[in-house]
Amino acid sequence: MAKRPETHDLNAILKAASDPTRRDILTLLAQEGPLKVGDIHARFDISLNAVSKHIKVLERAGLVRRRCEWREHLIDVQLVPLAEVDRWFRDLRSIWEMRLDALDRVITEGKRDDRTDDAS
Amino acid sequence: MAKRPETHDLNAILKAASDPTRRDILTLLAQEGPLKVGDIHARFDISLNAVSKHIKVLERAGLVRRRCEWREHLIDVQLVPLAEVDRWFRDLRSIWEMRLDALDRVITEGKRDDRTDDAS
DNA sequence: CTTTCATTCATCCAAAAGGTTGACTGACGG
DNA sequence: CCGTCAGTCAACCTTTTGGATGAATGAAAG
Repeated sequence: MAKRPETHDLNAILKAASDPTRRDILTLLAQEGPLKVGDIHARFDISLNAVSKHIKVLERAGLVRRRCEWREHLIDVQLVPLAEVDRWFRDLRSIWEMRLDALDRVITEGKRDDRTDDAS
Repeated sequence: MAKRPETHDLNAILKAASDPTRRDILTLLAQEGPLKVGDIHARFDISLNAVSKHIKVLERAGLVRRRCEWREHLIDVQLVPLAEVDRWFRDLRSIWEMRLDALDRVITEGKRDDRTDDAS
């Protein structure tokens, strides 16, 4: 009954995006295209294993895709799931606006009531 | 030399937003308007202190604002900093598109070079 | 066969994060 | 004067997280 099976978990996405190193990895991939794990490692001051783990986190969040050609793993950025974040933002704002609208309506009706009261 | 002094740290914003309880607090505030810390606490199954800490995190990220009227602290959601997240997303996508454009240009020039070579 | 290579797996460690409980603050109503 | 009340501060505990390091994998090259 899930809306879209491929929809990635907002929580995983935000958690993945909340680490600066991982954001840097995404940026690197965006500007250089698919890279091997080792190539990514070459750009950072952390161990290869740390990079590997970050990539796994990004992968679980759907922000990155892996194409294995035996021992070479090509990692590619995948921006689609970030739309989920955008959606959350939009939903929040819409909830906020709905409240303001309701408030506005109450005020307006209040004024009409006042007028009605005056007329009666 | 910061671009905008009021610009909140993207890292703080994403870290704050990456916790589900905090997102719930933001949603609650969006739909109910400014609330006291205790009122927020009443809606969750965690201690008042835990709520207090979450609010502090949100506050540091600029996602919430506090108006103290002596011992009653009114907490209000502040959506503006979320635009920073949006901006990050947009920047990332633009970097990605720039790479594709460059790639496209290379291919086109490659074809022109081929033709030139054939002509010479 | 043995070495090489790119990567993951398995541990381990320190620091951060989320939570709890208890003490503190300080105007206000008795 | 004294307790109440909303909220923070301080200490502590446990789980998660980011990182390091070393072993394992297993085709391919020699």
